[in-house]
Amino acid sequence: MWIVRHHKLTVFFTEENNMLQSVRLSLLPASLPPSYHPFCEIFENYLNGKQVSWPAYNQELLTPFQKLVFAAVVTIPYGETRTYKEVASMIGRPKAYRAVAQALKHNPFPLVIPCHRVVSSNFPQDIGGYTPDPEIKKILLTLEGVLF
DNA sequence: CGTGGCCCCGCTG
DNA sequence: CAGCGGGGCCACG
Repeated sequence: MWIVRHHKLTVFFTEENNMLQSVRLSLLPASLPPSYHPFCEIFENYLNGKQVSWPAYNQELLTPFQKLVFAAVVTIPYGETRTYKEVASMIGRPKAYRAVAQALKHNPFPLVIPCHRVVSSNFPQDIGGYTPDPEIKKILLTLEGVLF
């Protein structure tokens, strides 16, 4: 388990075979000291407001539907948002927006798969859901320069 | 504003 | 196989 600290967020990730295995975000500071791994610098750069190229991530545990959804979500440009409905249309299933939300809820690679860029149809009044905390979603969108 | 169909996936019995 | 619960959406009042 590797840890990257930011002034507002802490990122935890695991790596194996030069691939991300999991990513987790927390609003709370880590109780463990920061650690060093080549991927840490990528997360640090992102948290400092830079656009980065993410490492590969392990897709083995993803369902076919999740793979479809995530493949669409990774194409959303930095600093832009799409609605759940728009993502559903991107994968050719315009009525599956609720299922899209379910898939994103279980995103094992937040930041890398930028589910924070997927928002409610009446954004910015309603930002849409996010785990573990919608506040993290706001922090990430602000970091990317999205205006509310 | 709130409410109720509607739709689709994945989990559960 | 049926039922149900979501990080939603839209029409309606």
